[in-house]
Amino acid sequence: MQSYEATTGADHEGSEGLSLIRGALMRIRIPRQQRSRERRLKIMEAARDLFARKGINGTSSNEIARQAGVSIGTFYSYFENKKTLFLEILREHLELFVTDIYSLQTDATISLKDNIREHIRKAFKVFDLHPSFHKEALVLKFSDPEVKKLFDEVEQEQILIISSLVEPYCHKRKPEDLQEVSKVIHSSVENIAHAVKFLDSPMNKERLIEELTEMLYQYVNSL
Amino acid sequence: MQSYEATTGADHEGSEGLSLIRGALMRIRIPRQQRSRERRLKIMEAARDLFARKGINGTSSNEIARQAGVSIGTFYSYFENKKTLFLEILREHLELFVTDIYSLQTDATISLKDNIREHIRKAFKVFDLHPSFHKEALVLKFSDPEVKKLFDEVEQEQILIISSLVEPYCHKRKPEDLQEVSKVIHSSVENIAHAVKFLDSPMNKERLIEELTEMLYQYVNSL
Amino acid sequence: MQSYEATTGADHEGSEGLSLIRGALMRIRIPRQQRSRERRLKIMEAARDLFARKGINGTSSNEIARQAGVSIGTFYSYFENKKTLFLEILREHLELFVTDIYSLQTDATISLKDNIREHIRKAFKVFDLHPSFHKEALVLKFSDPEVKKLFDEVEQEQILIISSLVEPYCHKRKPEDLQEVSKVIHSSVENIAHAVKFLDSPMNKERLIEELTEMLYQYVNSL
Amino acid sequence: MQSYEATTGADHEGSEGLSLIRGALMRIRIPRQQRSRERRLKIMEAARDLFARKGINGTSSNEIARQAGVSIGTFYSYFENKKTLFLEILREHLELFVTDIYSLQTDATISLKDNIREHIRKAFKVFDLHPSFHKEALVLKFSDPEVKKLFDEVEQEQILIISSLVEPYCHKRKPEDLQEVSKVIHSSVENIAHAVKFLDSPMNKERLIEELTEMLYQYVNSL
DNA sequence: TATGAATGAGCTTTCATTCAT
DNA sequence: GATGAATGAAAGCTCATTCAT
Repeated sequence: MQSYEATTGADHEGSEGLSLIRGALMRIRIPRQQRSRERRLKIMEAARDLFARKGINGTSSNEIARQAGVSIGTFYSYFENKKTLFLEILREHLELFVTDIYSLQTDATISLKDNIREHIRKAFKVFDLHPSFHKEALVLKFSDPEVKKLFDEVEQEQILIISSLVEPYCHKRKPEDLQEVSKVIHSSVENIAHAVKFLDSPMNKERLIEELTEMLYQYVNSL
Repeated sequence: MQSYEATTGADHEGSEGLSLIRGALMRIRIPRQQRSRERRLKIMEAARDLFARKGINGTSSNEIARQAGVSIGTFYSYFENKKTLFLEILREHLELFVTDIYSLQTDATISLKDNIREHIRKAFKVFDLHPSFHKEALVLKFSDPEVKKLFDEVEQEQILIISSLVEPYCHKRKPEDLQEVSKVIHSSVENIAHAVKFLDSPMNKERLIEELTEMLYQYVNSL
Repeated sequence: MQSYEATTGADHEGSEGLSLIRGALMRIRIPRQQRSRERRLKIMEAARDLFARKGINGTSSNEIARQAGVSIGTFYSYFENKKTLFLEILREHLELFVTDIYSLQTDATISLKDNIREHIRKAFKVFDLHPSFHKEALVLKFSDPEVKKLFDEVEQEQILIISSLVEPYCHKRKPEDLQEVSKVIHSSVENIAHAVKFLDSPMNKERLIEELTEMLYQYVNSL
Repeated sequence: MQSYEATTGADHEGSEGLSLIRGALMRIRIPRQQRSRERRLKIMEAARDLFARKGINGTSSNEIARQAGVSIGTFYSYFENKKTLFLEILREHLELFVTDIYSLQTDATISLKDNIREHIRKAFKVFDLHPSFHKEALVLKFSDPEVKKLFDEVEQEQILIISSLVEPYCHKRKPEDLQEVSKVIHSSVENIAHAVKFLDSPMNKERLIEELTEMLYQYVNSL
């Protein structure tokens, strides 16, 4: 795999199969020593920075190793390959993502609309963690099944949270619809967040948030 | 350009673009003959298929040429390079995209909600054109400025259409807010469309459309 | 032959052999019509310009044809290949070269030293004809046997002229030495001419000519 | 750089050179180990041979690697590119060139003419080092600015030596003329050396040396 | 005769990955 | 465990030349 193929996964060339996994378990060191852990983290940090700055395909394994101050051999003793490394970084990144949004709690002292607005602002904030890296990762959500899976898991958790937040307002709707209701809400927030954070659109960002708030408010009110 | 770098554009090397100016008009054949046109189209078709199936980086120029049944030399006499070819295909693809959605007209004989539902269905349909290719292209929207520009142009046109559709219902809102209102609507539809068309989520798709319809209906009603 | 190989001729890859010549006689048109002649000249002119500006390897056949306003097919019906074309241009160029220097005649009304100085100045002037092209050609004198042969023929003629000029002053030397005497003179003039015309050396050019004059004057006086 | 363009430098495209700055120190291996050094030398040797036999443009990187018994990857880990390699070889070659001629010392026990003859013979000998390679390099002196620069540096050193040799005989001439005097001498020797060593002219070589000696003798005597 | 579309061998260069030390 | 020299498949692209029209 010369370049991290941006692809759907339909019928691409080489899917390695299980042998790699078996081999991996034998080859890849699971660091227990202090120094090992540090090295691992150093590599991941270097990689995240480079991925963010130069893209995944634009960053070579050798470059990552050099930046991390280890040899390429060491790199490959800690990570099966570049993609595995990327997935690991992404996994960690997304965990923080969820951890953060998990804290979403309805504030009973303010109005529903204000609550929604605050939730949106909070949701937007997560993108500030490693925005460039997140954007790079997003690129692969559409192309790499494994990346998509990671994102989906996070999304599922986020949707669950949204469900629990929305449920109290759900009067007319059937409980089994909550899943789709939450998905629609999640989707709207996510896309506007991308627009605001990544896709430097010429829109007025505050106004966008206000309209999104309004739309969700009307929607939640109608449930 | 070894691989079509999927990257943010932060501080990557430097894509010239001047080559296009220097020799394109002289080197690149502009086909006027029947057979030439056919060949060009054949290459574009082959490329679109391969891009859709294997991704842009996963598809080599030689592969495209082979698939199209022409030599690599012929390939390069019709297209400056792989990226140019991709952009051309995308441009054409997105044109159909707009052409199609342009026909959106409010049907006075049915209710607002039914109208919205129909608009959504219609908007979703465009993704059936070359879904895999569209998805591949989407990947690059986040990483390539030129790709983003093409997408943005289309989006702007679509937002204009949405504006004109929504305007009659806009009573309390100021006219200058229409831009953001439409963006929020567009965003929601687009993201749910992706979920339905690309990201094989386990959701009930009909229910998603129904909820999206409901949300937009409530929103438009409140404008 | 992708690029005009700069080589000694020792044991390079492909020496085509005679078959090409036989084929050439059949394929290459010898233009007798007015229009044909014009086209030939047009191609040669375009080629000389491009060779001078961009080098031989830097100029493609297609470019020459385009510049000359003919099709590449026509190009190859007039010239066997790029190298043949180059040799033809060089031949013509060198002919003017000789024609010009042929007029060298000793002026009895001025001193020997002045005569020598004038001869040197005249010899230098020939390089002003198509200096850039000449320089390009010179490059190949060292690498291409055929080019070398053309240059050698011209040199032989020039040496003959020098011989006839020098002979009257040759008192102590044996007549059969005249060949080497003239070669040494020719050599000195040529090399200083290159230095003055092509190799923008930081030397004072008038002073160089003066010293060369002095050296040759002393030499001729001692013959 | 597809082919090492043999060209004047008038208004050619544009060789960056910055790549050397950007990543060379990081990408290019500086060999310290015994084995590394050997490999580097092996590549250089293979390259010099091939350049001499087939020219620079006639020799591909892959060919050099193959001949040196290393992979193409190894080749590119030791040398930025073909041109850099060539320049390195040339630099080394020219250093020997100067080192050798540096030893030129006037022998007080023999006559001036004998001294000159010996100097000439010695100067001629340097060309025996790697004559074919030297000739190839010479080709590029006229076309490549960097090559020219290397040659010019050597020439300047040689002219300095000639100056110091000639100075004691310089009675009538002004000291500031020494530069041009030496250049004229250097030029004559160099050009005759080329004629004798490279351009298999039909002249009697010993006689040529004798005449050159005579000319320089007369010249030096008149200074 | 003239055309110019078409060919494809061949070039330079990159980089993920291995493995002897 | 760590190293980094070595590998070589594979990519993008050029251009001299041919040949059907």
